[in-house]
Amino acid sequence: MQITTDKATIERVLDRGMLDTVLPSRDFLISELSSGRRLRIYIGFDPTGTALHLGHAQNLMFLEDLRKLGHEVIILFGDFTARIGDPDKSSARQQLTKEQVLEYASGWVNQVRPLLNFDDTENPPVIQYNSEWLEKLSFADVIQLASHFTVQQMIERDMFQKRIQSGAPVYVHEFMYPLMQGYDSVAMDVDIELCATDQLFNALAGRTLQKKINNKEKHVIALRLVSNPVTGELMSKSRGSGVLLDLSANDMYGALMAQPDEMTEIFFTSCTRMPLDQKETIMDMGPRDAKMFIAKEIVGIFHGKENAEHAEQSFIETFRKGGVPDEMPEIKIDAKKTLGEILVEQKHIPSKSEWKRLIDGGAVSIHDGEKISDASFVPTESCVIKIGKRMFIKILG
RNA sequence: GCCGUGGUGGCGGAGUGGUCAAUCGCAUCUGACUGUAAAUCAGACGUCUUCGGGCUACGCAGGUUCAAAUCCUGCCCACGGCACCA
Repeated sequence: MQITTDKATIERVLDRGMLDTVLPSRDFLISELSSGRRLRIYIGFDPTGTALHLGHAQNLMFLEDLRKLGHEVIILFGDFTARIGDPDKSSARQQLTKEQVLEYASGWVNQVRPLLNFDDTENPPVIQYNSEWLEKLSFADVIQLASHFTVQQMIERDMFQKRIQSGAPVYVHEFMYPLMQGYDSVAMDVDIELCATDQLFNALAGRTLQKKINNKEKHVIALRLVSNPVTGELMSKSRGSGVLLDLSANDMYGALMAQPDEMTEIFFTSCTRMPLDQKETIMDMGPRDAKMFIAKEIVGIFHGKENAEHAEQSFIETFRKGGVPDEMPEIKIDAKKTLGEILVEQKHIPSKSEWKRLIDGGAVSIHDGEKISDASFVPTESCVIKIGKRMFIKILG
């Protein structure tokens, strides 16, 4: 595998617009990347939920860029660290079971796949799990690791300061988290850690340890978090504002379109690899069309061009023209049961009360037909039922 | 070990005997407006219902009362502070 030493190419990768911080320095990093030496670069994710989102995708795409330069890249799933939980701003995170974490991780592997070229036989990306080494550490090892840091260094961390000031608890095990993540760097003996800015503290712990234990300089590349430039809001699953990577083509397209307009440009930069000089042309298409363009582009990365095209057509058909999507859940007519009962049974609606609320709110209608205002409505012939803005159910007679 | 505070709906957080299925904020859902946007406005937001009302819920278990999230007893859990530290 040829290592790219051309500085202009390297700078093009670094300067796409996601970079936030480089430690110890950008110049040093460039000189390392262009030295012709094959570097080992890693990024870590803790599988704490079912799906990655577009913010993670940004980081992985950046990692792929570095891989294409010829360097060895590792995607580390923190199956061990996920169980302890990275300290949160306000509280200690809940600890997960091993089974739970492994289940999440297996899903994440699939979501990562489209973003890097795993078919590259010369320089394929590598996936690792940190339980492999963290599980083996003895108490003595841990104490040895801990001796490299002071309590002052730990509580200096912003989130701990805030908690201490507000009288909220800071648990001892939370200090272990940076140690663990730091030890990952040592165990894999990496040259560079790629992360988002929220991971800087942990990444720096790895820098410290790598220097003290392996006597090696570890570079940290921190990418900015994908956030709304107007409100500053992060993509977040809990607020339902994220675009999750396990969505179907149609849903992902829809989720992208539902993002505020001001996100379009950021998505262009962070989550596509279209040349930067096309940005202006695309943004000039107008807010809606630019967003559609980007949405199709991103869906294409995960589901292929053809499916992306499909998703766009389906979107236009369904939402702009008021049609119905080409695929939807189907249910069979049962003369003994009301529509509401069937939908609750099949988990399309959580409860009968909810069904009644939807009816009262005027959310349920027969496609191309009138609203259903009777909660005990029993379908008698094949039709399509629309519930809310985007739930369509095909009724089969 | 001692002292103190507190455990309420997805979250934050009111409520301190009745009008409490529980103020309010966030999140969510629906409607209007639209570009499935966003912003805004309106409504909903335990569950079952023959739409009268049931039932289950304010850490757990008992009790007092016509009536308890609210009072009493016991228990469990959490946090803060103090003390102890060969």
